[in-house]
Amino acid sequence: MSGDHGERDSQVNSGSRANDAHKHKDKHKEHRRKEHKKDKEREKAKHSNSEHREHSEKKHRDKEKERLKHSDGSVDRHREKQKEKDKEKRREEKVKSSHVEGKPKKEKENGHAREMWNSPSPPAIKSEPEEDNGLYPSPKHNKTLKRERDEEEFEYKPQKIKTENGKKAKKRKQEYEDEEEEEDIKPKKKTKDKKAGADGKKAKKETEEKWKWWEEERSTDGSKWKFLEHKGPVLAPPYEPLPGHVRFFYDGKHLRLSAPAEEVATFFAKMLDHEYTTKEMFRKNFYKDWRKEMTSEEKSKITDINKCNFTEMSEYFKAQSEARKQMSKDEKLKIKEENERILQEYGFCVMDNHKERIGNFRIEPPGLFRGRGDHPKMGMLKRRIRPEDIIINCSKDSKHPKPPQGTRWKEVRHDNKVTWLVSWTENIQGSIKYIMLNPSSRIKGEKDWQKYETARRLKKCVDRLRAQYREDWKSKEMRVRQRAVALYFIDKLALRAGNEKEEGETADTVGCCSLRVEHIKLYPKMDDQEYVVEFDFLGKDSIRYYNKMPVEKRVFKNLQLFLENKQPEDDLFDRLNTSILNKHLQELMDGLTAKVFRTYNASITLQQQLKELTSPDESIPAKILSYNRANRAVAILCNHQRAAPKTFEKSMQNLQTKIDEKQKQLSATRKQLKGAKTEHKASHDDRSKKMVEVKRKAVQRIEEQLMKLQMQATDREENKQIALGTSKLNYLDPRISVAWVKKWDVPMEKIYNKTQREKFAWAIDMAEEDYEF
DNA sequence: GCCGCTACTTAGTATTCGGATC
DNA sequence: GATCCGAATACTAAGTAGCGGC
Repeated sequence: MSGDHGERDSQVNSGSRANDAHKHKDKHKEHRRKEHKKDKEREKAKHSNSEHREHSEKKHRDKEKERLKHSDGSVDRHREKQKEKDKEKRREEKVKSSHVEGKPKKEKENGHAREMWNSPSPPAIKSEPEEDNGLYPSPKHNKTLKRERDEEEFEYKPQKIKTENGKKAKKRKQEYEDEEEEEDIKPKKKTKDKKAGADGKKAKKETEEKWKWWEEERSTDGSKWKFLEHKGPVLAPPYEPLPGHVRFFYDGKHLRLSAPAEEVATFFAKMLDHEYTTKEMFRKNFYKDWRKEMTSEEKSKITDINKCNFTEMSEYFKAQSEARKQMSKDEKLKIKEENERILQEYGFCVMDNHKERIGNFRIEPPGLFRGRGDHPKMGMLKRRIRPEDIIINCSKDSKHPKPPQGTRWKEVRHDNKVTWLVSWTENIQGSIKYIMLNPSSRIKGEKDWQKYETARRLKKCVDRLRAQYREDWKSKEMRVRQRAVALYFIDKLALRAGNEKEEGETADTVGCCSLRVEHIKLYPKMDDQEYVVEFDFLGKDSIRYYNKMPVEKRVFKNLQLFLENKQPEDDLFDRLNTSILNKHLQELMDGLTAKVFRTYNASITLQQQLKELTSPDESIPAKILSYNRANRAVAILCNHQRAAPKTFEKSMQNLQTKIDEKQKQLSATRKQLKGAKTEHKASHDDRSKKMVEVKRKAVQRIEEQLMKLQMQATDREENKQIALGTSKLNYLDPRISVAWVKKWDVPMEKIYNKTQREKFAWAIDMAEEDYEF
């Protein structure tokens, strides 16, 4: 790294004025500027909403970092509340002319700049592989590319294949073949069941009965299936009017509502205890849509939502739900059986000669839209979906699902280039909703497998890519620099790509490419660190991302440049969007998109953490704790948060009580052991000898139980506000976990529950203990 | 190159289930 | 048998990304 680029940076990029911004981005700008004031207010509200969560999130991140003994504990997450408040104040102040707090002195890019992959990146756990190859030899890489197939062994026989015409078909075919070439797995013949652990028999049964689609060849003509038959969706039950004694009051007076108006009112009443119904936006949207369902008489009478009293309705529903809980065993069993019958009838389809489980076979019932975060459409009426709204997708030669009597489907089509069975357009955003197969299905599993293979290919070339974007930081072209810095963030911080969103249609959330000036702050010096970037924005689901990261000087200088002459509401990367970025990534590696980095970094982190944290000698519970910690490291990297369970404090207390009791029991048993030893010393007889042995074993057993409880408590505490599920299900190559389980003889069901074992059956079957991501 | 549309994955929360405990 | 509570499952919103048309 040479030091002469700092000045050149600003010269080269003096063209980086806001008026140079991309056309498509300009379009939004003016509007945004106008909205900015409003936004600020909203932001404030949002932040205060998420503050409690963020605070403990930080606490947890800190804890995690400390635990992982990161080499540099410098990443400050502002643990103290006071600091939080200060920050809030700062945010309230208008971001003034510069977002750079204090001008950076001209310094040489020298030893101050950290070695990139040793730098403390906030999820402190993230460390990078140093080498493309070598460090992570993949023993399977050189094995046969093709899947093994034994047609006699498996019942799968493709039905009549509808051929695809023209160029598209050829193109698709080519793509598919290319994918096949990329694949570098040779599935192993059979999972060793002996290590399946405690319920080994059950696990064995599970695998034996399952169709091993991963041992068969994939279709190469671009079609997703050859034959598809299903029974269609389960529609929402019709509205049942309230009994006469349940009343609605307006302005203190009883008002009988028409059925359509009453139905919408019940949606609101059912949510009365929820915070949603106190939100102005929610009430406004609800009221507007409710009026559309009212008769003209109702419309003239009901003019103010604040005069509406839904309490009796709400009480009625609460009583009903209570009554459901109080039902007799028989009644409950009846309901269960009926549900099971519906599941059996509608919950499965036949796809290419195999019965497959459907993921969601029920049409979403009507209700009030519950957007996440500060959603402008919250409270709007989600209307009832009728058969006339529904498109059915199935084979021409299958038995088509029948619509309810007297109705018809919107359309029945036979498109085997898609995986969905049923679709409809919802009225809130106008987006299409689908009924698709369960994650355990072939069609989902193959895609999942492919996803991890792409991530593994990234592993092979990530060093080249990193070198490239580092080089691009120095580019003469602004767009190249922006692209390179954005990619650095995506790689280093596992940020999402950040597609553009239509304003006013959804909550104001961002990802990497859509970051705005107001979302970052630059600190040339902070505490003992240089070139610190502070990120503070709302990401997917309006989950706050807050982080501070020291970056290399060149990144810092570039960021300063990107911020020049911009307003807080302007795009940080005004020459970049996800489409541009992904096009670039595609050129670097076939199939590479921004989200592959998240998969790659998550999986590689798990693998590294497992290597680091697992001690061969520790007990099974300790190993499980290590696994969960590795999983947690990934969840933190990906910013997967959850609201602390409502019962958290109580459940921790309960566990602590158990621990205390166990400790008492332990010391009592130890005393008994001591007594037994003394007695044995005196008498030297067999009976006393036996007693010593018995007590010794008891002490040992209680010690183990205590340790297990302590592990559980630690795990639970560390997990308070971190959601492990999302990363486990979507980002972590299951073969890493499977290999780990097999290597250390940990029962599979301690890591994956039944559903997860079904989803990852392919990985459980094919990965051996030597698997390397 | 932009835009709208479509298909699919990823996400957090609400509800239900089922085993442990009283 | 009732109650409690954590785990599993259901639900559906909110992302990513590709494609085709203009």
